[in-house]
Amino acid sequence: MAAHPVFSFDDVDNDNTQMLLEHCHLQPAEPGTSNGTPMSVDFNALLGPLIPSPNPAPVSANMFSWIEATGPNENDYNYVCIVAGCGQRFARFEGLDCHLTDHYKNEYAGRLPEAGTHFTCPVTRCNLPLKESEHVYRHLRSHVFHASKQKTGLDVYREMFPDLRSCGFERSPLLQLEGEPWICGWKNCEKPFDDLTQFVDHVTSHMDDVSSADLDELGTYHCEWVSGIERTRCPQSFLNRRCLRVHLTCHSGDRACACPFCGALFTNRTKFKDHVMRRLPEGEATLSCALCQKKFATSRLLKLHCRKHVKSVKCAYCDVVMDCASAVAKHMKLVHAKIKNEKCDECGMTFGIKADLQKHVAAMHEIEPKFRCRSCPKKFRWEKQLREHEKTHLENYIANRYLCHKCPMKYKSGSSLSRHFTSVHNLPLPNGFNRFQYKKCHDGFYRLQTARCISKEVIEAAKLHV
DNA sequence: AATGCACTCACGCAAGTACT
DNA sequence: AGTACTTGCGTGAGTGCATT
Repeated sequence: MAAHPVFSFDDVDNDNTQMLLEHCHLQPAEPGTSNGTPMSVDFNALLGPLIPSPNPAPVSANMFSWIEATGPNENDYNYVCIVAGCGQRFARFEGLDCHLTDHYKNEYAGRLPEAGTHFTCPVTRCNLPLKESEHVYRHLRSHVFHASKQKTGLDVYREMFPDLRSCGFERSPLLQLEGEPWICGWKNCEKPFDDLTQFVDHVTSHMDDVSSADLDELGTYHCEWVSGIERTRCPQSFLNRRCLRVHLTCHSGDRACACPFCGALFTNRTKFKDHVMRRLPEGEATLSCALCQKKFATSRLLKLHCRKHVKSVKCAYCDVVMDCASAVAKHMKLVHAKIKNEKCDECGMTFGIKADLQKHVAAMHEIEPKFRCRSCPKKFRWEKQLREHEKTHLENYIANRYLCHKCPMKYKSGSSLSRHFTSVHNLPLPNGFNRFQYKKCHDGFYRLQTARCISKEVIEAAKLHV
């Protein structure tokens, strides 16, 4: 039986790390077993054959791809118009390009939205509000740009997994380009564009004017992009032209490719390949994290994951140790400084994070619970509540999954088990933790998590302060 | 092109609280 | 002790930039 390769923390790039398994007075969560047999996956059986499309099928509400594969070969694909109710197919990009222009001419050109309303992007599941017909035009051009990048993404997919039919991610946020003209910010240019593709090409063309004569006394090329009302110049400078060329993409909005399934855009192919490899079917991910047993398809993704386990920055005001300075800065802002700038317009309650405010508004100020159980009439305000409730309809449902390691008690929630630890066993928090944390073990039960990986620098610094 | 690293943002788990 | 509801905040995914 072949075993999964087990990643050791010695493999983490930073040599100054070590794994600490802090038993304290507690037992650690179930030690993970990382051996097993990698499954061989038959993608065809799992995902079904590729669907040929001689007879165009209607565009489904869930579809968000301008491109579809129609066979296994390089040229077996169609562009698909995903404007709601359309679904027309094109063998060439130019066909889709002209077709979307026709949509604009027939439905928006020269018209005004009804008084007090606005236009809405007709693309399925986009629905971005747009003020004027010109905004609709420019916004649709950004969709054309997106379509071309999804074709590049499809090509990358086919090199790696010719039969894969999903990336495993939900649809990504779309291009939120609200239809204002694109203005070139390169020094003394300010040329406006109505088409994103042309704008990107134009910005890139400024690189043709950059030569060694532009090097400063330190031998660097400066980015000449100016922006804002005060027309401030971008502070970035680079040792070679190629780096400046890559940097310009963050001003132009250029992207190397887009996922043909979820639509997410990526700055380069490497980032896109990471995206592809993250959600491969179970069995393809054969590299195991030694600490949490989570499995990954590539050593790069495993290393990215493991770096999160290595806590290397300590909070100056408490024992919390985190993986990077920005995480500690955020912790200090929220926990110690208690800075709360996000205010609810309805009740005045304040939050440290915008997302928390949004959750609060959705939960407290939306009247009707919107999450409905598919098996009974119950409704819930929180998606998590619905998910927990729906589990109770399963045949093998076990209510109490949180296990106490000191006695046979079991609880339905981590909250109840935490209270049990403090009230019955008088347990303090494990060293280095600011709350009890639980880990789901292989048997599906949750046990106390006490393992932590802390950098040598932090450990040495702690010794000096003792 | 690939890799490393620090950063942001959204998501989701656990805590806190109130009630039974 | 069980449960529901709401908040706090740590983590994962993705990004830009620098380096190899």
